[in-house]
Amino acid sequence: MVTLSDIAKMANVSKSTVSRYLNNGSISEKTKKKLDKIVHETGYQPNALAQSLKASQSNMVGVIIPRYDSTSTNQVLKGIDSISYEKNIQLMITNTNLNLKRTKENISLLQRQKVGAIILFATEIDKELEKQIKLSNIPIFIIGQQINNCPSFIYKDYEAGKIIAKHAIEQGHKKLLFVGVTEKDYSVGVLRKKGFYEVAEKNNASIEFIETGFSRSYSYEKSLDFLPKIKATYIAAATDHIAIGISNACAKLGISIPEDVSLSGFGGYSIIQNVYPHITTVTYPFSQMGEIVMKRVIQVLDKGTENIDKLTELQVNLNVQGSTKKI
Amino acid sequence: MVTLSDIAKMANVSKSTVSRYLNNGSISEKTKKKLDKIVHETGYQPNALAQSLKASQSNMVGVIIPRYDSTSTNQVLKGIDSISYEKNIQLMITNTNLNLKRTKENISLLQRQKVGAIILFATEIDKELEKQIKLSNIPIFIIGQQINNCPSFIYKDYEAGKIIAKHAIEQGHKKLLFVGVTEKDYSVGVLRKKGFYEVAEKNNASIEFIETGFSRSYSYEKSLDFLPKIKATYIAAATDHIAIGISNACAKLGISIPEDVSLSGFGGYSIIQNVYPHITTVTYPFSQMGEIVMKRVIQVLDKGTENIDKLTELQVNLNVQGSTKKI
DNA sequence: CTGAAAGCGCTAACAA
DNA sequence: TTGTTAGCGCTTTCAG
Repeated sequence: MVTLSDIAKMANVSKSTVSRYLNNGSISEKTKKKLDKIVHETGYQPNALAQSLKASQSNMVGVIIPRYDSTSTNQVLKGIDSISYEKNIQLMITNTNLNLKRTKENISLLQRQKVGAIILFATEIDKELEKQIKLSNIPIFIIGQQINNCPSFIYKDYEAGKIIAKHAIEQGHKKLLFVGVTEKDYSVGVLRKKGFYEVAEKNNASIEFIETGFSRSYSYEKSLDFLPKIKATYIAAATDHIAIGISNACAKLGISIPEDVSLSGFGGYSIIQNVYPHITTVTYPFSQMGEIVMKRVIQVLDKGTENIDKLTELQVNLNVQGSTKKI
Repeated sequence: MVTLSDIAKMANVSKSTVSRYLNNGSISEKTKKKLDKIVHETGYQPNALAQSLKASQSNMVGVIIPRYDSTSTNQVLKGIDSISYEKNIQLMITNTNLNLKRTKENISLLQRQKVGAIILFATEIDKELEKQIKLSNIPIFIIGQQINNCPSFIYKDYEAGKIIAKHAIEQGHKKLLFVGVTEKDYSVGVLRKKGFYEVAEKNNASIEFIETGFSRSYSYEKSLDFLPKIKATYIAAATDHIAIGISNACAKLGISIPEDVSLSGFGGYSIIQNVYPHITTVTYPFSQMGEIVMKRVIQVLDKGTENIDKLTELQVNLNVQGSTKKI
């Protein structure tokens, strides 16, 4: 492996001169040319570890994701990536596999790697993790949940629930069904439902509630069961995945959407285009979320952690497609 | 930031003693206890950069992916991750955004980070990239394409094509349609088609061919056009995404699957469960691919690059679902 | 414009 | 078992 030292020897200059050459320090035209040649011929590449050690910080930003196949996470990643690439910041992506222990391990790992900041896609957060986050000497940015005094970035889930209920009401529906998930999940299980109920009740609609899981397949099975028994003319599923499970079950049972029943989701995942009719949903600005977070990270990297907003809420939008209709 | 030096001072021992303590060297029970306490109280974490610099290699493995939202890539990543986590190897995932230039940059970047090996999800490979790969002092493992003298891992796409054609023939179909992609893509555009044609022709089936793109939406639009005009009783789409586009178009046009026409894909993505009926496909062992590659990487990390297989081909399997039927 | 020297935090001979 | 010393590859004063 060719090092800066080797280059210096070959060029008969000192290491500092080579270092200056690499880092745009002042250097004579003559030595510059000499070094140009040698560096090119040897294919020399500076050792990033040594650079970072010297600087006591790497130029990386750590990102902790819950799993590789989350549609929303990947959209956010895309946004993060677009900004970080532009700004020449390297990402170090680590996976927790939805495991709380691995989340903690990954934070520690990234700290040991001296990343400049950490972006954490939050799922479960317990007391210990919260403490770890608060004690971190490296700034940690939370996506999807809110922690006091930490820069947190969330979506307006409560609003989203209201938006869907409003849509149902405006379409003339009075008998509603909300297919939700466990209240352990605050954003999806609590906020969306709460917003939905509030608007629905205010408009004197009747609401049934059924709890299911996050997976399409589980929702599908469950739907085969409950669909024949419900009275609702409008089904609001708590996620697009759940909506697709329901949609599949409807197809199986010969229930047609939106003629027999209207159906909507939350998320705006592109997979909702994979079922026909496409599903009405509330679109979340995932990729924009990534861009916003990364810009904030860069700001902190440049100017320090002062005056940083602790909470950023992103707006969501109704996207009406073929699965809902007026009655 | 607390360093090993600090710990040494606080404990009144030398740095090497602390280092030994951390790395399971022999140490007296007494100093061990003393250090236990101090390390715990200070929350000391070794600087990974310094460790890696010293070792002239980090304990990381670099992974270069084409994009964040590729279903197959994410499945493979899952397999890679399961093994690397088990073996305590940290992954450094970098994205190329399907950009050849970024692919080259990422290789260079990972080399500068002194990763132990690089796993490259290959898309486009030009002469320059091939040269870069061959000259790399760090072993590079290629997934999805074959490069001479580099450990390459591919799927049996040619076989896959034959399997699908055989299935169609066995179901009694004689009028076939292959909806493919550009031949620039060797695996999908050439091999799958070639295998399909070979078996079909041997069995005197007639074959129509239509070229489309990789995206579901483009295939959907295109299908609206060609579906009314075709004579085939069996449509073989070159990917699951294309198959879903076709399936959606059929729904739109009132063509029912599999009564009016049989339809199959390639890939085995879980999204084929999102349309009803589920689509017959050839399942690719994505996550197994990841495990196999990572195991090979570890082998090389442990024992060096000798005697390593240059080519590994993974078997694929027919998965018959509701979208194809006997006539 | 250039070089000598110190040091980032850690590990690993080698001696004691 | 422990300490001393040197050095991984780089950057950055400080002199010259």
